[in-house]
Amino acid sequence: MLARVSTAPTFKRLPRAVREQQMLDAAVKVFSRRGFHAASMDEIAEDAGISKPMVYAYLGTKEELFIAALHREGTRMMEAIAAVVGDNLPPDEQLWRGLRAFFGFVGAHRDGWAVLYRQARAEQRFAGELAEMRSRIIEVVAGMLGRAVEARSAHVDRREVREIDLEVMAYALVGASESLADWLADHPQADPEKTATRMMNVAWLGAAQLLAGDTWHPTDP
Amino acid sequence: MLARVSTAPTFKRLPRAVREQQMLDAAVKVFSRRGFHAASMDEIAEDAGISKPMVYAYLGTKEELFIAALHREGTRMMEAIAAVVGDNLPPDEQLWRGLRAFFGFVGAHRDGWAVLYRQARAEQRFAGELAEMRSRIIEVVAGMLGRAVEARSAHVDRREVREIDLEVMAYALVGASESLADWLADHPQADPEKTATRMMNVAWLGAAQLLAGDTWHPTDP
Amino acid sequence: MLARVSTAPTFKRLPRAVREQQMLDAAVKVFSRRGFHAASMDEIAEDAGISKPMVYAYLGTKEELFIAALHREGTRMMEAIAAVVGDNLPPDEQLWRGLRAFFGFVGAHRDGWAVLYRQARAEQRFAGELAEMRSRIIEVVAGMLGRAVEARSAHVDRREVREIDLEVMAYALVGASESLADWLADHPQADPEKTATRMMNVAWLGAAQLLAGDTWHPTDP
Amino acid sequence: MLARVSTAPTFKRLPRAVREQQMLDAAVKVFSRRGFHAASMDEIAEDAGISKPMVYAYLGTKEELFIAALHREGTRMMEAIAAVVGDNLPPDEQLWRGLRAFFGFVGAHRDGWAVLYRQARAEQRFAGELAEMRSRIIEVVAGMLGRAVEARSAHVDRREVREIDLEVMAYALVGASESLADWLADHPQADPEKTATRMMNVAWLGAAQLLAGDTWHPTDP
DNA sequence: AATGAATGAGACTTCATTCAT
DNA sequence: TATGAATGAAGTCTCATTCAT
Repeated sequence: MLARVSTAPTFKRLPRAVREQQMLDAAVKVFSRRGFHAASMDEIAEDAGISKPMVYAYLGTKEELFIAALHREGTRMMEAIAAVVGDNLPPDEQLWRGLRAFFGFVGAHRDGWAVLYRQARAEQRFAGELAEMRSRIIEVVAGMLGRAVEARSAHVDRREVREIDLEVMAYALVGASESLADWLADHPQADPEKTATRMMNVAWLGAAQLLAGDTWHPTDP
Repeated sequence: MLARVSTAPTFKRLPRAVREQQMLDAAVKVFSRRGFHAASMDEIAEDAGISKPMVYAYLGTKEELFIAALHREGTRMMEAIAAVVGDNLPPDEQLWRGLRAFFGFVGAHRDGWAVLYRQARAEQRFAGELAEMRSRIIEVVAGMLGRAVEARSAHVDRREVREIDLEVMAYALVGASESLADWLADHPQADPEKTATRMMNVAWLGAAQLLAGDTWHPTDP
Repeated sequence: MLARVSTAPTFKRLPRAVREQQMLDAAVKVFSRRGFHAASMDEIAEDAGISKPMVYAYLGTKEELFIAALHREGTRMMEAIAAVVGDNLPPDEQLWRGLRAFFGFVGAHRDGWAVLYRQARAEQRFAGELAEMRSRIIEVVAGMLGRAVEARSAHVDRREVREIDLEVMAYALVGASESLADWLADHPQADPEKTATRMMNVAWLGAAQLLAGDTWHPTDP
Repeated sequence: MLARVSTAPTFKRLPRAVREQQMLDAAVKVFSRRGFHAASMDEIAEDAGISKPMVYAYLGTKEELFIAALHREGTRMMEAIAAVVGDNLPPDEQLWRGLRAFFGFVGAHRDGWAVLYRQARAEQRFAGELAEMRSRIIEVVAGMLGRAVEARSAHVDRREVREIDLEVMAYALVGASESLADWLADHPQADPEKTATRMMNVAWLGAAQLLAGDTWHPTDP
């Protein structure tokens, strides 16, 4: 009987697009495990099952590779969120779904986006890319809050909540979420769903009050 | 008999404590400007006006040096906050003062704690020190919130707000504050005091509701 | 019977000779612009509008490619000079025409022969090709000078001017011309024709004396 | 009997100035042997009996190291020439001594200056340093020729030989000498003294005629 | 015939860290 | 005490060159 000696497809000479994804997968993995600096291009290349020069040829510099990885993960997250946030739902429902998707995503990719994002914040060279990502998020969140305002605007003086306030609130919300995402990443046992609920509580109860025109003021100037 | 021929005053022989502070000053400056990795011991030594081996003799490894710097700055910030938060003030007043002090400190030492802290979060090796610092912060904030709870605990089931909740809330609060601090840095025209007020609004109104036992729940499980 | 279904004209299937010239054009251009080492086969291939393996298939190694390019340019220059130097003209007229042609060629092909030649001189591996080229040049120049000698040889002991002297003189002449070519390049206002005249002055007046048997000797041995 | 186990001075921790010279010696040697590109910093360091980082610490980049080596050798050559060219000698004597010193130096350091110089000419990045070196030489030579003119200016219209002519002649002379130096470097058997005489013949006889007001002109424009 | 895909080898450069004075 | 001198170890990046389609 003739043994089928080897029909194992020698996985070589793949089309560019495929290889790029493999590389990004490896990059995300290694950057997360080691951190930007400790990660070596050697390890990334090896992990991708490819030689180093290919990495440079396709994705460029270590810095560019990191940005590409960060970008892909960020986009995936945004898409995951966008997919669940319907356009015509009530604001609190939108916020809740968004938060749940966010924490779910972070929890599911504990060594993906969250870690890369944290790395990026530590290095000035990624400030540009970060700012861009953040502005995309802020835009979404501020939009969400804006629609919430309008929904209540019947009995609230709309002028009380100007655009800048929305932006600031969005910043605070995003910051809080990032921080909780960190916490989540650091606590493998923790439940993303519950974390989302906690965040929602802080965010929505506060926001609801604010949007209702109720504000806090320092007593003594 | 041997005469001590020369007791010429050895020029710059400062006491150890002073030298260490100089080194830490330099370390904070350089680590902030360059980031942990890009910072070189050479630059730090030069900036401190001292030779490299001295730095090693006094503060040890680069890693240890970073930790020492982080520690000192963190302590300073904590003290700045603790100094304004009286023990016997009403909770909202405490929170307000704390936030104001925090934003003031971060704004005034833009190249101090905040930057180091961010660096530290990106590198796993600082996890230990970070955890310690964090627990100190969380302790303060959670304590603040805790006392607020007690103040209202007459009609609220205390079990609703467990320790972990406090920790999470503290996290969210700190994250939001950091985020707004960033926003502040990006908007030079903005008023720190006003930003603190905005933060207080989000935090307190939300917290007040929560502490009052009012919670938000998902409608569909 | 199988019909040859498709004889669709394969688009860019140029004859080998043409392709080779295109490659050499690109090689000359890139080698001149970047220098031998800094030039990359990638750039050359791209500039020739062809893929890298083709370059290797047609002209071989980078080293061989450089030699081929150098060779072609050198030949072109030699032909340009030979074309204007008639066989039956008086020696000074020959020299003058030769110099004018040389400066004209170098000036017109500033990114051609001169640059390649200089590159070649710097690398030991091109010594062989260089020697060959040089001997061709020297042959022409020395031949010119030699005929001049014969023209005057009635009253001069021919043994005074041996072959080696001619070679050395030719060297000096070529070197001086190269140097003036550089000077010309650095002084855009200068007139090539005038520069050629200056060179001719130095060369011919000196040569004339020498050829007339007039030589300079050190006073003290 | 007690053997002197080892009093061999461990040649370590030398003062900076000494080490720098050792490194430059090694650099000159290796750059000459291999050429700029083929030379590796590893080999240079090893040849200098020192570790690579020291080379970088003291002399900087490979490029800078090359320039430093070229500069030192060039300066040495200039000094060797200046040492023999007296200020008050007749011009032809000055020129002769200068040329003799020049070719003597080149001949004696066949893998020193000449090779480095040749390398430098091939790479655009050294154009700056080269230009500087050349201008120093041109200045000296042009000065020499200028004094020669003055010495004869009694019966020659001084206006015939303007400054620019001197510069051009100097260029031609220097170029011719460089070229002969190359020839010398390539012919180990050749005698520097004789080469100098040859150069002097071409240069002086031509120059003498020119300076005497005798010029060559094209017959047909 | 022609090319996209792939790689092995090696270069420069930079630091944290420690002797030996 | 204080420091100039020294190094081992890595890391990024670039190319010439060749398969396999």
